[in-house]
Amino acid sequence: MSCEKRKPKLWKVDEDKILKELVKQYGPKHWTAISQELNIQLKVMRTPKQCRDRWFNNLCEEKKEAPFSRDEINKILDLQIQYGNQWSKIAKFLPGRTENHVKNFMYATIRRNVRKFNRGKLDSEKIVFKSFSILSNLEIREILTAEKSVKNSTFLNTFLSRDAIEYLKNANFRSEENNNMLSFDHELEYDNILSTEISDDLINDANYKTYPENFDDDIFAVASEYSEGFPEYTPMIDFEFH
DNA sequence: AAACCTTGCAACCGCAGGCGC
DNA sequence: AGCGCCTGCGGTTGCAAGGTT
Repeated sequence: MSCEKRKPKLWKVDEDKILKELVKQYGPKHWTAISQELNIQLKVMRTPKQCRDRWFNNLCEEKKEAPFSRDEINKILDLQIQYGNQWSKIAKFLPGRTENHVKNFMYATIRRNVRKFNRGKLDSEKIVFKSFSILSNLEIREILTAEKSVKNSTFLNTFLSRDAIEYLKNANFRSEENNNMLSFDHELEYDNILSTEISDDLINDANYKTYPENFDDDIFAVASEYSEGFPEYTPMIDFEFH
């Protein structure tokens, strides 16, 4: 097995140009033919997969350059509840945004907020992100999807309620069981969570705060309502969108 | 000013399902 | 039926730019 690090090879302007022409010619389906033709014309080595990714992630429609608006974020969160991690499905509701944009946005947002929130906290107080299932808890969801403008100091004074900590342990335990781990730069410590013994009672605890199944209302309105049940938790809705 | 850290984004990878032979 | 190829999709990684210390 090769230990060589993968190196992303950025697409050049002429590669994009030819790719566009070839997609026009063959349609956005026959990637083997497209890749062969592209490689012959430009003497490059692009696999069918690379061509497809390039097309669907960057070229297939006019890209929206503006940052995600509040409306878009709300929509993504709402659709994430409905469809789970089916980013391509979610992206269809957001004109100018591709599956890759939406996916990157969600992972980046969560990574940012996990780091911010965990800074200066004890291991037992930290959020360990292993799967999107933890977003079913409204308190955790609100923290992990906070906008960039939420200040570090806000996170410093925000702690998970007992309920949320237990929910997190349970969700991560199940995620571990499902072998569905996610990692962020190998920098997160899971040991303290994994070493915690979780009883069946805890797993079956119906008190975990989860989203209603058919969630249609404004997510932040519901967030406020739910947060009343968390006396130890300071609601942190402090978004600024530009 | 320099080193280090964070972030956004493009590209890559692995897997699963569809389809033809 | 089963094998191999192709496509689609979700998750992960590397890089570069900007920010922070």
